[in-house]
Amino acid sequence: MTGMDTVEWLSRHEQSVWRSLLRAQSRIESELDRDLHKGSGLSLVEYGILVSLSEAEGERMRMRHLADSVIVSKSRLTHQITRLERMGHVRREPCTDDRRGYWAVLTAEGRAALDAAAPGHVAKVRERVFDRLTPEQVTVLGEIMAALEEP
Amino acid sequence: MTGMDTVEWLSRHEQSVWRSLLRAQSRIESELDRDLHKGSGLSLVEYGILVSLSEAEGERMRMRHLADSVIVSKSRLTHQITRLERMGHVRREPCTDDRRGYWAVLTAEGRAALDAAAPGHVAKVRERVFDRLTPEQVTVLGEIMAALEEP
DNA sequence: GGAATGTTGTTGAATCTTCAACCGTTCTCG
DNA sequence: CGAGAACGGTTGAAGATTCAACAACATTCC
Repeated sequence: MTGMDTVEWLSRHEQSVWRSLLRAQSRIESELDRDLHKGSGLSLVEYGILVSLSEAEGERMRMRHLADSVIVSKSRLTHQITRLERMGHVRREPCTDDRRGYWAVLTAEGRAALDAAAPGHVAKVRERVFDRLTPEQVTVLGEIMAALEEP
Repeated sequence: MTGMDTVEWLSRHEQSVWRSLLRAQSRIESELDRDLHKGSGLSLVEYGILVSLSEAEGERMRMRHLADSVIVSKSRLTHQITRLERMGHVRREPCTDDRRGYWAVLTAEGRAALDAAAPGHVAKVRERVFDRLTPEQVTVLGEIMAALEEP
């Protein structure tokens, strides 16, 4: 089916690392998401979108670029931005120089929601991740994740 | 609101590590999920469930324990098992010694589906993760994830 | 025994995500 | 120029997830 005759299985050690990784990933994400949502009504993805917008020139981004930046499909971003628009955090503006495109623009309310959510969220990230690691581990983690994040 | 006066923000370096981590996480998960699904019709969570069952005594687990083991809510597991049951990969059996409970039992078809899916999936994990890291990095990653996975 | 309390697991509705099809615009290139 | 390919974004329906409420059984403790 796959064209492979033999499979190189994971070693015992690799397997245990891999499973730790999966559990850690899933715990971190669900805890952060739960707390963020409880504290601010935002999901992690929504928070990420607002962060991206807030750091962009003019607090605005093209849909495509925004989708890439938060690693989400075009379609999902469309729906998500529609919801954020309904919440008043974002507004759509047609793009003048490319008539296919739209800008997603951070509104004042969106900026306020982000500012309100950030402290608690950052505190959780610190507590859930950085407080558990030594500075050396953080450095190595950075190197590892840099290697893993590329396409 | 949170009772905190000042926030300890992330340092520049911590922030960059954190964002790498988020991107790596989301890339790895979505790629593995996509490939697994394409190759076997299973989602990552379904695959995880089948793996857990396959390693359990009698290839069966109580719902509660299974939910904890794959880190998913009871409710989500119920729906998920219903789907897996519909696919023929799992069957439910009432628990004899605790009449509230059910066993989720791996069927022969489920075992076969898992065996068929595993080689390709493992190959992807290797390619997407372990091949990019030195043995030392893998070891440190294991230590880090061990620290991060606990509750 | 039996009332409170805690567990297990399910349900259904609301919400969110995915997937494939689609429309209009821009780009490419003979 | 103009036909076709590629891009940017949306749509709607199907499928998955969450959330709060619930039913059934088990445990505790008087």
